[in-house]
Amino acid sequence: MKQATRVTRQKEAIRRAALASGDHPTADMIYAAVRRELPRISLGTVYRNLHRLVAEGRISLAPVLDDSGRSAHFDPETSPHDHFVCQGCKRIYDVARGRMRPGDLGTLEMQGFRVTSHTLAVYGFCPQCASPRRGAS
Amino acid sequence: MKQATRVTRQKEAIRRAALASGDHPTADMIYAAVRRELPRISLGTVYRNLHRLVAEGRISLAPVLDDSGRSAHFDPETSPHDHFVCQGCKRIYDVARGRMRPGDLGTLEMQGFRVTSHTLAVYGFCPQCASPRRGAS
DNA sequence: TTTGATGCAAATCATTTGCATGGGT
DNA sequence: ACCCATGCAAATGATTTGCATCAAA
Repeated sequence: MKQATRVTRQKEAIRRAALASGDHPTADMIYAAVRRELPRISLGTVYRNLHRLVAEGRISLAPVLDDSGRSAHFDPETSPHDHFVCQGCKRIYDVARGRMRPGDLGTLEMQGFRVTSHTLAVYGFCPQCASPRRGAS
Repeated sequence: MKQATRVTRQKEAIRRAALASGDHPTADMIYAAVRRELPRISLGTVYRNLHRLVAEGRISLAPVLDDSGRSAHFDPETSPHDHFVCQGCKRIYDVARGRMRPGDLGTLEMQGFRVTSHTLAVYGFCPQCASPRRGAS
């Protein structure tokens, strides 16, 4: 986690747009939003800054697959939490960690959410990769 | 869930390749494998059949993001289960449902897996989309 | 015979990158 | 001033699609 990354007008506008979206915007949603403030900004700059912001831990990448799985969704919330993906409106909801867990999704259903499936993805190092050398990360 | 989809040499070969991989192959891993049996098969045919097989419930799409999140991973296992993604070798392990759950990933760690993070994604319909009309699909 | 499936190539879409110039520090 | 960041456009990579032909049913 190094720094040396500069504070530019466009990076801050991108961060602000992600925050303001109150949602889980894709790169071109951010592009469209920031464009209203900085009409000359390029998509490349949006992508580059989105990656820098993630690297700096100022935003995160939502670990969810949208309907097509084609575009990445960014998430202004950086603390650990889970997600509910609506198959109707495609909206992605943040769900406080612990508010639900596999095998006990009742809390959500009690709130009017209809759950059709869920999946847990765990990240880390498998036995073979964990022992020889601690992953650099 | 309609049918009317034909049984072709290439679709069956693709299904067999997904099964034989014993892993979570991407479209072009399947393409490479099937090519040994059907040298003239095209990538387009591989993609079309992979989608048909998923629609028919004969294989599934692994709901995990690989390192780059660029390509889709298919999974020959169609029953509900979770995943462990190794950040070292990038391998994706199937994990029996219930074998682990958020907040209690001890079972995996006891087996030598080192867990760095996890995420739960729940799919369904949000209150607004659930009430007006029961989602079609 | 009928009509969905195939091979091929061109088309899309999302994302990345090379390069000359601009702007933080 | 130094050098990273930007805008622009071309390049990639994955996946999709139009179309004439082929092969299941």
